[in-house]
Amino acid sequence: MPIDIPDVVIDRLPLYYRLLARLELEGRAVVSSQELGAELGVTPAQIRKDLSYFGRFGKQGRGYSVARLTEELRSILGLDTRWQVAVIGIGRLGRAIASYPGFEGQGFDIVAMYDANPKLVNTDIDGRIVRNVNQLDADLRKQPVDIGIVAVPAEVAQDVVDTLVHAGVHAILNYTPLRVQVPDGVELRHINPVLFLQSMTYHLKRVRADR
Amino acid sequence: MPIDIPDVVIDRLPLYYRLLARLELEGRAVVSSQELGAELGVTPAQIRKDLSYFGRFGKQGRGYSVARLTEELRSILGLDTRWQVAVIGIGRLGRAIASYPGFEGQGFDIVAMYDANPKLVNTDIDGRIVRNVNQLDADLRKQPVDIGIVAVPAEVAQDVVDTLVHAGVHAILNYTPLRVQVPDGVELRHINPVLFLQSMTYHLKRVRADR
DNA sequence: AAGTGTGAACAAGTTCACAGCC
DNA sequence: GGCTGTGAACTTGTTCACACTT
Repeated sequence: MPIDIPDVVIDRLPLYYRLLARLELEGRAVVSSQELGAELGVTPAQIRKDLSYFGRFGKQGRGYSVARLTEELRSILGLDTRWQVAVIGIGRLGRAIASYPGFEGQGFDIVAMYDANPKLVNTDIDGRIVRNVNQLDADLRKQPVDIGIVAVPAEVAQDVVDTLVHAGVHAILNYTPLRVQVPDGVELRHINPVLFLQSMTYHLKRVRADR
Repeated sequence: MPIDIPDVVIDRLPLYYRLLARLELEGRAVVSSQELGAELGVTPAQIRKDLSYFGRFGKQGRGYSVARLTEELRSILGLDTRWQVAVIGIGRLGRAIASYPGFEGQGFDIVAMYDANPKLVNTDIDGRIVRNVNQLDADLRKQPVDIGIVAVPAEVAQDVVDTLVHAGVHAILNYTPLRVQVPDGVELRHINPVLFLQSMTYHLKRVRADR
């Protein structure tokens, strides 16, 4: 079934899923692509086409069963199982990440935390003990994780990523401003607020000029 | 000059800028699109075409002057001035954002911080006093900011965004998991790690299936 | 010889529009 | 009558390839 689906499509599915999960909670039984699109700022055709890559989930003249479609997306995205996450780098940012309630609620379990600072190692953060990052490789081989979240200083980011990849981690969320490299087959996402700010200032400059 | 440049192009410029700034620090005089592309994982043609929207900055047979191109990009992106930023919501995440050193270093000054929690209001965080969010509108009219960073609970995110927009803020960086709405002419970026995780699990599921 | 700048060719992604079904 | 699913038309974005400059 997963033949050749564009990445842009995959990236939109979590958006659809989140809205549907909300509608399900609100008790909605049926929803049209029209309505989903209006809520998300996407065209109805786009939603129908995206979903059609995975099957025929709708009923003509009616729309989509909210319960059914939510369930399908959960399964497609793999959100019907829990995923093990390690956070590496427990500075201010890493701590904010580690205690962000949105992860556990969505099936992502932070099962391990690592730092290089001896003052932090073995301390307790939200009920978990911080491990020494030099144990990372050995730990992962005993107790693998699915996803690594990297929030270390930029200088060591590539090293940490290499260790993760080498130990078999296939998905990395990088909060570092460094553009790290991973081999094919490893999923990588960058979160860098500065890049967002810098593209917004481009537009701000023109807004200003208009006055 | 700013006629009709695709947004994807604008979004890549900060990436180019960051690499060039680094090369400049390292003392490099000249660089080719070839080399930039290799470093960034982008085709050389892409880089040349992107830059060509803004002018002819290179020299045939030589490449680009690092100093010149850095300077041009700084000017195009508006990074030759400082930008005033307000952070709204000083929970764990907001605090991590407010004290993230990467902002000030890139010309973004966090000039104001807001929260609704009376226990936090008037306390000092990194040398700045947290203001009551109910003062936000009045404050902005006296002392405008260019960019608002929103890290409040999802329930009040749209309200805060509306206040910002209403008070003339044209760029908003939203850390909230809610997809807020803004009128045309306001730049909006979302940072939502959960959406990234959820698209990565799609791929992880197939990796697993391969074994 | 090396490398830019760019129209033209190509690829990817989006929207249209309508047949088909509920 | 209303709404899905989907080829076809279109739009947007990327890469090619080469004339031109240093």
